[in-house]
Amino acid sequence: MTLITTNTGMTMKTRDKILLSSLELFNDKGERNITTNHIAAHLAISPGNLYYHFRNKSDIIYEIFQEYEKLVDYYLDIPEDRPITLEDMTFYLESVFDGLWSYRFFHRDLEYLLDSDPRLRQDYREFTNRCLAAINRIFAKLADAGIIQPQPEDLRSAMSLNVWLVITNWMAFLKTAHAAEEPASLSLTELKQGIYQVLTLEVPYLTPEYRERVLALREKYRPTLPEAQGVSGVEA
Amino acid sequence: MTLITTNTGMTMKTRDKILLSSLELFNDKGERNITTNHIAAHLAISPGNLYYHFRNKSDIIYEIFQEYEKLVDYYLDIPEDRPITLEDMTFYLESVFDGLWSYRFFHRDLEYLLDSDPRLRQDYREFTNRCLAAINRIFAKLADAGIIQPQPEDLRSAMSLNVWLVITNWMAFLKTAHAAEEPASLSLTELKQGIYQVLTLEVPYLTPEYRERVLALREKYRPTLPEAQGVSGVEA
DNA sequence: GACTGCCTAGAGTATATACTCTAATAATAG
DNA sequence: CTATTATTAGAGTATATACTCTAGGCAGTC
Repeated sequence: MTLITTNTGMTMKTRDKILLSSLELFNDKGERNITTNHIAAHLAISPGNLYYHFRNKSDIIYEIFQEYEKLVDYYLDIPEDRPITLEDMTFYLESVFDGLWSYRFFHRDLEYLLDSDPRLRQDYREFTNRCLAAINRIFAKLADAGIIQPQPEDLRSAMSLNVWLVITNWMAFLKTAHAAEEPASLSLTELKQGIYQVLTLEVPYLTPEYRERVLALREKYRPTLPEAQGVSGVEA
Repeated sequence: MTLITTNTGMTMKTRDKILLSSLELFNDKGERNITTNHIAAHLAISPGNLYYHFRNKSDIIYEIFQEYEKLVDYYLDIPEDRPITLEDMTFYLESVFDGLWSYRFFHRDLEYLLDSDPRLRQDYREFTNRCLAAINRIFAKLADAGIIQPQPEDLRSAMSLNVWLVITNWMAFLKTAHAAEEPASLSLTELKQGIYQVLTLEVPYLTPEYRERVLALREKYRPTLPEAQGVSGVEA
């Protein structure tokens, strides 16, 4: 068994190296552009070796998805026993966008991936529902905490869905809004402007007591330069 | 020159047949799953014939995009000389979602398409900016008409961007929210629930005079059954 | 009827993709 | 040490994909 040493001093099995490299390559070049042969070549292992560990490409993707799922589920574990704070909300937003970044290839080719793997389709559906439920619960607890005004259930559900749509589509928007290929330019700063967009959804519902604090928080994520955005300086 | 007869009694050149069939196949099966050979076979013409009319697959896609662009630009032509009405807004929303439906393959593989064709990337970027500007202008005129409360420019921009994100991601959400492959199940009704989501964004900004009318309009697009949605009946 | 310009068929091709198969090498258990 | 199991290399393959090339048909024109 070949082991490599990571920067943490831990050793890693070939199987894990495949998962790690696949994720890295998928994120960088897009799942569509990365074949199993590419992955093997990148790791300097043989195709046969790769196929010893995974039956096919779908299985690799499925396992990466399960990691992603686990990560998000872990972060979106809303406490039942105590009220929610602004710091909690910030943490949720930051975590979700970090996860989105780490597994950004996934949403890019989502429809194709779901079409090719029924397991994934089923799991992703349930994953979406859990996320929507979590967002819903966060809204409910934000209202309990007096941060936003309480809203009827159906409005809250529709709002949650909008939050989900903004979050999952933000990365794609950034990528398509860029003029050329500047991989490094998709920075953390730009990513976090997604938080600005999400908080924009909350603005009209803020209570007078918290309004200024949330607006100040939102301000921290405001797009700084008009260059990359393409929204601000737009002409008819 | 081979001509076919359409249901309008008009004749169509091979070139146009290729564009039409490509769009149909892309929408049905996804661009990724449709090769130039598939398109030729579907039309019962030879690959050589197809390549006589188009240099490559990218050129076909690029021309389809230009049709899409033209259509949306046509519908999003905001009148300068008169105030906007609720009927106008409904028309804009219906038109945009109809366009989204007719060219739905496009947003599905957007990132890959833009990566493969610099022309398309550039044009799409400008298209996005025009759409965002149009949404922005609609909001401004809705405020002028006393339908929504006026908002500062930066909030309006952020709201416009959120509207854009919801609109462009709605179809993808529907597709991924479905359990199995039921092509016919993606009905007009479900599509138009996207309008419900967009109007949800406007709800908190409605003026008292128009509030009830817009809420009633929104109600017409509300998801009727909880089955396909996956949002309503969600449990923690 | 011959010439010309558009259009079409259909065989063919270079490359890529996902994956298989066999044999050999390490690791581990007894 | 030996038997077994786990891992790996690397050549190979069936199929697909995007596209090319040559030959020819068909319509109009003189």
